[in-house]
Amino acid sequence: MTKKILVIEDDPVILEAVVYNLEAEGYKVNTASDGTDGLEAARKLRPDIVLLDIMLPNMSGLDVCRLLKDELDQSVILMTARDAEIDVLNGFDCGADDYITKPFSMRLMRARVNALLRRSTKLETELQATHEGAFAYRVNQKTEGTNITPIIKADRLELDIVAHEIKLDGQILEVRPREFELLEFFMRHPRQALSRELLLESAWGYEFRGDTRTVDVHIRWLRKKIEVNPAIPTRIITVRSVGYKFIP
Amino acid sequence: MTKKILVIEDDPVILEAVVYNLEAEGYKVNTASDGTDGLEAARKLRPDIVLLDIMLPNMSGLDVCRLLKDELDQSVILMTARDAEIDVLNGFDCGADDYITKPFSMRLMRARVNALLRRSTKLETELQATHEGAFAYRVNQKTEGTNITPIIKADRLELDIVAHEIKLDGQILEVRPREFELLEFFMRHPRQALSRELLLESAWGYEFRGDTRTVDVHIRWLRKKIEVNPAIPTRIITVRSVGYKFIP
DNA sequence: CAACCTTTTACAAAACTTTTACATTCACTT
DNA sequence: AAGTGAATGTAAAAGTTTTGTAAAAGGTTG
Repeated sequence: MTKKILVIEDDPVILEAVVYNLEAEGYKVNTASDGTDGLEAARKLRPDIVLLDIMLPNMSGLDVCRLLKDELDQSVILMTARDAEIDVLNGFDCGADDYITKPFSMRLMRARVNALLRRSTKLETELQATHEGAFAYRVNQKTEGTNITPIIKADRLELDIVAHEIKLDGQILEVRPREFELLEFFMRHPRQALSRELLLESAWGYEFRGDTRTVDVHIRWLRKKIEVNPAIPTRIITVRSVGYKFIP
Repeated sequence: MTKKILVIEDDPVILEAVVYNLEAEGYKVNTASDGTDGLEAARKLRPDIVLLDIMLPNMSGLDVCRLLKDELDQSVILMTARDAEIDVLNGFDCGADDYITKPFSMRLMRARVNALLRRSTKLETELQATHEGAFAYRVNQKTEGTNITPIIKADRLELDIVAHEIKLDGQILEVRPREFELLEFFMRHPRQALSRELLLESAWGYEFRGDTRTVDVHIRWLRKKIEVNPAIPTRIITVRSVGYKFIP
């Protein structure tokens, strides 16, 4: 089915460009030009993704974002002007899934939208995201000094999708591609017991076929990297005969 | 007063046709056939509209457009030859007021020019009326359109779009056209993991088609030029299974 | 066509993933 | 409380993929 995208943006020039591009990409696009309208539209349309400007008339994009996350567990990509608004964001948790900084190229925008859509569709089919999961999303902009913008924060872990890097206590953690995907999935679904089958299908994209110890091995490696004592794990806990769960 | 129009286009056939038509319409027309000349001409002549081809020798039309917008707040209509969407949309991205896709009819071209001229003259008179209005317009143009700086600095690198040159520690770095575009894109998107696909599409203008090592090879050359030790890169870092990212 | 730029190719090197084999732990039975 | 089988932990080997690199081949441009 064609995906629906809602764009909430008050500048008609940007709006038009974004809409044009998304439609060219084959999406069904709706628009709103202020916060309240946008929120209402999202409630009614239930789009697959909301592209949301931060600076909006009526209601701050941040508030809209929070409501969207809380109420509808909505996938959200924020659009922010580089310097001015990132500071505004600082310290606020609104739960966005990704962000783009203005001025952005349309290609980049499309790439981000497609990527998020891939991620969230994958999840949707495998698992009903719980409300608990939704609440664990955190946006925390700017770690001192740097320009890095972490997206998902859990405990002392920070996962930045744009930079594709994970930090533990502010230190970059060297992780391999599969570990990254696995940890990302865990962080997006904290406190949930996740079966090996689900993990394989979500972080690997496999069709699950019979027995394999692959997941266990990767869990081991992740534990080595993020647990204080890998032998006594406190973050990635095994749920015997079920799978594993991540505790922030 | 008769309006001045500057046409920047390297194809003499198209150029002649456009000029002929605009003059028939009663405009004063000047021409330039590459990016740097065009920019200079615009600075000197202060035309009412610049008709700008995207594919230009010397400097990408997009950069010219950004500079025109940024520096002179110039009205710009883009003429795009490359396959529609790619450039049309980047056109918005660079703040152009309108665009025409080649091949276009002369009537269409005249219509667009006339329309934009009407729009911007109206704006001008409004601006003179209220000071407040003028301010709002400016702010809008700058923040929403683009706020591209003609010189991008990152660490010891300095990229001067106007001069179309890159300096490393103040020393001019000899780079080839594609390397320039690639590095420019990197510098515009620091700290972001960028896929080969995105890079190809952005710095090359390709539609991505299957497997290719082209990006890797160019990365290698860039590394040879800007890394202290190309074997242990610290500026262009590979993000395994994703692409590369630039660290200022 | 000569100089220069870009893409392709082929192979090497590095990094990553899966499998395998065995050890350990756990839940449960006796 | 020890024994048992199933599930998980662990390390290392084996296998696969991705990236680095140089050089050849292919294109452009003046």
